[in-house]
Amino acid sequence: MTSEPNLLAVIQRQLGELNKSEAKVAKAILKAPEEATRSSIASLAAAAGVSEPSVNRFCKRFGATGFPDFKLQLATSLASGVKYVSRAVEFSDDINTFPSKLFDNAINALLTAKEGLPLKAIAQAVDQIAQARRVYFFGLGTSAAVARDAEHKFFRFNVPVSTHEDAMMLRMLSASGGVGDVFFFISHTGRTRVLVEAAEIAKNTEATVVALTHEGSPLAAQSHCCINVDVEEDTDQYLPMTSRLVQLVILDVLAAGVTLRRGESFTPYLARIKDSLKDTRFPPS
Amino acid sequence: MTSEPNLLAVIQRQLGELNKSEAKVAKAILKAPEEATRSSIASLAAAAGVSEPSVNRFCKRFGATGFPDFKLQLATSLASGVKYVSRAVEFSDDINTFPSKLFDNAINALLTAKEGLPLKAIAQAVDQIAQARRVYFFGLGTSAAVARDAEHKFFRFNVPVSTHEDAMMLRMLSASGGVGDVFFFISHTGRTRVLVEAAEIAKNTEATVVALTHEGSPLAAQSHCCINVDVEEDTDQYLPMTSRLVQLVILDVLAAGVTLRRGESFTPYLARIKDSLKDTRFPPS
DNA sequence: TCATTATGTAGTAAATTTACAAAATTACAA
DNA sequence: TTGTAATTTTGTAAATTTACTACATAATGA
Repeated sequence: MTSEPNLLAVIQRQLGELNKSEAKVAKAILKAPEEATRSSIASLAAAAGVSEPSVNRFCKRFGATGFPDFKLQLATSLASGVKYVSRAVEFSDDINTFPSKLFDNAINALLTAKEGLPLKAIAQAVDQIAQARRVYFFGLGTSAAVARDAEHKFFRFNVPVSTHEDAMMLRMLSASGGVGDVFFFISHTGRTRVLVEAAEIAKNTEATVVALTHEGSPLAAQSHCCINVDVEEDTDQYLPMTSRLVQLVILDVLAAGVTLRRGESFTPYLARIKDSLKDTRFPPS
Repeated sequence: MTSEPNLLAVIQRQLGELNKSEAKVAKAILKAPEEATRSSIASLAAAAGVSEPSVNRFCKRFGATGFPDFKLQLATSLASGVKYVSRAVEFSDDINTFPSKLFDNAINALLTAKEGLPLKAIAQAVDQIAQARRVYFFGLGTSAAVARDAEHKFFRFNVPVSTHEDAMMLRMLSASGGVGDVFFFISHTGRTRVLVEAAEIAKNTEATVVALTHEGSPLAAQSHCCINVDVEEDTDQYLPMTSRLVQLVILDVLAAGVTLRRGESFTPYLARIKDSLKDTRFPPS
């Protein structure tokens, strides 16, 4: 099982360090990757203008056991990545192109995040939340919406939760932390002053500070447990588009983790909550 | 190029109509699909307890030109297929399995949504929002977080936006609608009474009603323009997990659409907003 | 010029496909 | 039922294609 997410990108990156004939093979593959997965070593060699062993050596250089294995990896890589290359929306885009681009970027971000999930930190956070007597979700800006979503979700799991956006409330609540309180900070940048300061205050109490943010950020430094979200937000410089999606799914993971911890006996509780909403809705036709 | 999304599902479905030996091959493949993509025709034949030509015939029956082509299709299907089969989290899952499942489901939902994007409705909605003198985002429950996210995003694009959750406010604001007002309703079910009623009120004014919800729902019926979100939420009966992600990305699409409509001259404005946030953050190290 | 690396040639081994024959199944009539 | 012919299914063996290895030659660099 190969762990490399995108074979084409790897080939592209290594292009400079290749021999002449290996480079020829690389170019031929990059030019028509789909076709390469379907051709024999002979036809690919012909297309690249090299000998068959050169193609074979090329394959081995990229970690495959041989040509067929390489083709398999290439096919897998082509299929799995939407394109695995997030493309920015251009002003020349129209309605037929930019929606798919944004979806591709979102999918790409989730795929990448899935590869490098910080399972240890997630398990820790689940532990903390499952035992907590109270959980606060703090986030500002875009992350406020994420915090809100989390509040809504965990509330259903009978975890006493609350969300706040007021800077003063954040500080006061943080200062009031005690054993069994979990302060859960959500931030894309991990540099929002108000949040970092609140986290620092909370950390000086008996409470637990969990951060869903970029590792190595000031916010991460003020937390007992940091769940790393490392999405390159190169696509759009002005708004966190994809990172919040990853944050949301990670919160789903945490919620699922807490539920699993509760065990099967807990499901009736969920059903009861669901029932309580019945009268607020029109019945299905 | 095969259009069939999931080869394994096709094999499973046809199991009954196969010959004895073909069925043996099918079972062997279904039992260990990953392995099948890596094995030779000889080893697969041995594993299934049939002859090599039987395997070959099996492959051709499923539209492949031969065994290698079949392996390729299978590998492709598996790579993209992780996502095309949403799997529910079980109580037997542990930290190593359920996080990926949830990510797969999320990715799956986005992939599916991407296939059937209601581009016409999206274009319409972009038109309306771009021209609007005011946009209201209304959502309750989980969709409140989505509405909040949208408010935050569109605000940056200099669209006068607001969000509300109070049922009374919803009705009053809806009644106050006039030409140039856009009421944007977000709902997973499309059956939330408060929202549907507010939409009905708004529709009786000069304002435009846009709905991000399930087509054919009561809410959709009360809107001028419905952006269909059709995610099967079979994975988790208790909480909308994946549909809200799709909603969020569609709102990104709308925001991008509005920005593109504004043209390149608009980017300095975004830069200015971004700058205004600078002092609230710790500088990058 | 020598050492080293890169590339190709030719032969070999392996895998896949085809052609054909044997076996099994089915249909039908006695 | 039972036997027989037609049909389908399955396997054997040969042919063909494909991929790999060992070795030789060419190119490169010290």
